Amino acid sequence: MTDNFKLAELLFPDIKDTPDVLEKRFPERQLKEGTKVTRLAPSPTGFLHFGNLFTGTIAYKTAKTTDDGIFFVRVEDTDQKRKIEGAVEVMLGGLEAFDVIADEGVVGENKEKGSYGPYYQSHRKEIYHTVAKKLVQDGYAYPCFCSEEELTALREKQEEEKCDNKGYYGKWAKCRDLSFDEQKSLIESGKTYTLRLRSPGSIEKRITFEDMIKGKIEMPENIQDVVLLKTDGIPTYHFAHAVDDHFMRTTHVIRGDEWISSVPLHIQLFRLCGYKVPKFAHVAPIMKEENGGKRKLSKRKDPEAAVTFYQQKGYPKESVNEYIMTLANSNFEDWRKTNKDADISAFPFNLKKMSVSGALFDMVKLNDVSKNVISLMSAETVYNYTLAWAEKYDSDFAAILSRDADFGKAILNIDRETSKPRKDIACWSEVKDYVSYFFPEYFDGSFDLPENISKEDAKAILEAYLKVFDAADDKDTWFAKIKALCEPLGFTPNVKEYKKTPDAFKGHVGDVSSVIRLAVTGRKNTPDLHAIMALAGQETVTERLVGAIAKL
RNA sequence: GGCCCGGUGGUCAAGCGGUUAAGACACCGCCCUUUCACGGCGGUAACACGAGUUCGAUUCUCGUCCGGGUCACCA
Repeated sequence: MTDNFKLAELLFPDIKDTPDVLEKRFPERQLKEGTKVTRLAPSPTGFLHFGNLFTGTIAYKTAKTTDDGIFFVRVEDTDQKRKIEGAVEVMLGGLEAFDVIADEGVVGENKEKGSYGPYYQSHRKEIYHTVAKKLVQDGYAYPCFCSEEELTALREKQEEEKCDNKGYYGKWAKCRDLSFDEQKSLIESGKTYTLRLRSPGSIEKRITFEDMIKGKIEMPENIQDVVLLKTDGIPTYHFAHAVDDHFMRTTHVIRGDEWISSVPLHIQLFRLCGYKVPKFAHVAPIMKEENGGKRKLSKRKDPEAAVTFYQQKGYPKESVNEYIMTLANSNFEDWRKTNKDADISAFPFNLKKMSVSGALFDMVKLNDVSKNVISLMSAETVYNYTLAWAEKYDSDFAAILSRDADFGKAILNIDRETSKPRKDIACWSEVKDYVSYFFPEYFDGSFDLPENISKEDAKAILEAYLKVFDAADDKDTWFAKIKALCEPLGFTPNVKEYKKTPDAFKGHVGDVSSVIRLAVTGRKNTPDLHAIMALAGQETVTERLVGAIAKL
């Protein structure tokens, strides 16, 4: 038995299987030509970042635009220090809320689906150790007994010497060339150790790979003897990534571009383990503007960094998804223009059309996209969404809104379901303000007259109107009545005429309706007044007119 | 500092050696109009800089500058 084998036995006495067993347990997937298997591998921090949703959506779409494509979720919980209770539900819930739904993998707190699991890294220790043992046998891994202090000292020394290549490698790697006997006695003395890669890389050699988003990238080979297994036997990200994405048979690794600099390491790991290297696609992060510069969307500083933000504000998932697509594929908006009613899943998403550098998050654009999306929804849909949102975030409003569902739908249908629907709702939390004057709970009868209309005139208008108003009038007679009010009071029903000779009148019919609008709704601007008054009804409108007159 | 990646209007971005340098958001003006929206029309506004290569560079090469990422027993 060679020293490597003896060492492997010493390090992993309980591991009996060889990686071949794993190859059989997790066989290559039978995929159709072009089918992609992607994944999202979040660490459970209890916070779902917009960037996670973004990358997740990209991965999801990438798989879903292929025949029987598979998208799975793996939980990267190898950092025990950061473990948080209930975190998985938070992430999955956020993902699902925006239609990023896993076919396989972790589908709930401690709930898994699919035959390539376990999908919690913390449950895969044996798998990692099986591979690690083989690596030791092959001479590609060795135990390192350096303490944290020693490592810090090493770093400081390299800093002092202004070493270009910092890290644990070559002459700095003092545990690399320990003899078997030294290793054995250290282990038997109970000293803790990590398992490090014995990197066969050379700094002179360069490695090139094709990133599906960034294109061809050339970098020096990895020479670092990185830690594969921590002292507690749990793998680091790099090692887990290689093992998991191989045995879960991921075809396309889609992740944030902060990983791009470790791709040489990853490729080396895949090759050393004898795995086929997957395709990589590194997604640029969403940025935020600050002092004229760009920085990543920050969990601490930017409320919109949290996916829950969109839920709280009540942005429909359709809107957020549309916005994400406009950021992801710039041809999306053109596609949307010619496919107005198509479901977003019909869009031929293309990884290669992803932007190479990070886009600034644009709330104004999100709102615009969302207003468009909502404008196309039926009143029924808007009502249901709003109610569902309100039940969660504004129960008073929910109660009021659900008191009379038909009425609620009718007011939301004003200027909707036409060929040119209004576009003024961007999210459900805005609806309350949008419709509040319909409900006595929110209507207090106060208003400010525009400067060009005197109290006396306003009063005269309302008094005259009160006599003729009939909620049953159709729009033409309704408006004819308002027009008829004009001349006796010194206004003109003809706007053009007013514009020609403004001094000849107190105002025009627009001003007259403004006063009525103000009295009935308390606002200067509203959707179609006729529809509003017809819905509010004879009694309410009369009451409000009377109330307004009394105040003037 | 080493190694990567990037730099087209305020923002998102088309563009692959010859274009009046698209489009969308935002902004401004006009039209439509009982308000506001919607819609229509129009407008302001961009190839970071400097050298090459070329008949010709936004496009190719190099350098400079500026931004971003990464150099952990975190992912």
